[in-house]
Amino acid sequence: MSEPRIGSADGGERAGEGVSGTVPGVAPGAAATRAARQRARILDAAERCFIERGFHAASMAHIAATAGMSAGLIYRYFGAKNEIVQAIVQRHLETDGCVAMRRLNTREDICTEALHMFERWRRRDDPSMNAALMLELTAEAARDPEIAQIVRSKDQTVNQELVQAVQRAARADGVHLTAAAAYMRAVVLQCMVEGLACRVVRDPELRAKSLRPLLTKVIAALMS
Amino acid sequence: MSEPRIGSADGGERAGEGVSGTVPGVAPGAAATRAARQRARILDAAERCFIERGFHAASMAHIAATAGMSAGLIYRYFGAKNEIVQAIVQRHLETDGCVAMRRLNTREDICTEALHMFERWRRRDDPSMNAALMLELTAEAARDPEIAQIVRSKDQTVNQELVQAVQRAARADGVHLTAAAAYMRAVVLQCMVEGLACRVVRDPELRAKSLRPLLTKVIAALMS
DNA sequence: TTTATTAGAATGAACGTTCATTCCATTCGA
DNA sequence: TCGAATGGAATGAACGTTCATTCTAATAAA
Repeated sequence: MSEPRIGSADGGERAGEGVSGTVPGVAPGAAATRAARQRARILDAAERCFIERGFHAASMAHIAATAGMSAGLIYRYFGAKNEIVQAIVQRHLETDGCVAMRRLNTREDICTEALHMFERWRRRDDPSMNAALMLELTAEAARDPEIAQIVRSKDQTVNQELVQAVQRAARADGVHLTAAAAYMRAVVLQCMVEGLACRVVRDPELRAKSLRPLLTKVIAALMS
Repeated sequence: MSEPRIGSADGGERAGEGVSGTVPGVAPGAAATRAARQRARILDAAERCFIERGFHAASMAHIAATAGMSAGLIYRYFGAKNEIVQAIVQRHLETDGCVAMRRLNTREDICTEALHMFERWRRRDDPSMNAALMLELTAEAARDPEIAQIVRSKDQTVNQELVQAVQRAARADGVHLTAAAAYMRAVVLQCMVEGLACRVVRDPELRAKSLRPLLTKVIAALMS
């Protein structure tokens, strides 16, 4: 559709300071910085609304009110609601996924990190780790090809990082894993962590503490 | 605004089935049977629409068109769209959950059944086993208390049946499990199966065949 | 047999509301 | 001053829901 499309999206925020040697009207980067901040403000509001009501039930009016701006203004920074959904999916997978996988070196690390994610989902106080959003985003990927592509691309990245973590953990146990073996183990780990996101919603009483002994055992078996 | 509200709108369906012994016109139960069939027809259509678009994006007009009836007629059988969503959630958990758990007697049974569910989700040809619907229903449970209650109630039933299956499987291995131990193992199994539903969407290339060796090993560890 | 009566099933055109989106007058910073 | 940034009203489409009406088929009356 129509593309007024100001500076945005160029990628670099370029947190500018006003050198502005030869200025054609605007301090270089200043407008882009402002735009980036506005986009972030909109995305923060959208994330809260999507968590509260879901992608389709959350309206632009809700998002605008939450962001403390008018609905019309949002369209200066995003072409359509759809783009906001995609941006949220992208951003959520960014923070939700590869938290600290590079620091996972033993199977205890992996187990602890999984349970840490579980607790963050359970507490419900961190918008970047929200189980409902994660589940709906996945459901949406089954219906919307564009969302599917975003999800699958990120899923592969996560898997690759997890493969390395698995190999490090196996090495720490004195076990050697082929790439293929590490790959399937990473898949099963992804599967279990995603299962935890479901569990957190279906049984909010469940605690990481009760999960830990069995999870430790299962992950140990996975590495052997 | 104004509410003319003349005679009509008698309020009740009062679907046949005479208080009076000699009902004029209708065979006893015939109307009730018809109503039940109509409700089923609507639910089948709604299920397809919800799978295709999600709870909120699917409109009453879509559902009516899919069911081959007018939108108005749906309101003869359901008070509101919300009721249809709840009925679908209920029905889906009914068929999706306790498939054949009473027949699970060994850990191979459990593993095979989990992978069987995975394959049914993956094939996407059975509306009663649809991963997107299962995920969105869970996401919705995090937002809507009525859905949450339906989900949690069913979740406990499933857990109880699974506890017994776990105990049978452990006994087959010559291991005795306390109720508490079996309970946590059932929880972890639920978690893994739910993880498979996510996986099926995020990585449609994945096959049960590749999963089986590791899953077997993990479940064995779980039972020991 | 024919006709009139009846009641539930079903329709489709509205209802008022809310939706995503557009447009424009105004404000603000330079 | 000028152009970008902004709020808010306006738009038409689509939403869930309701309602007067029509259809269908069986009963009751003739």
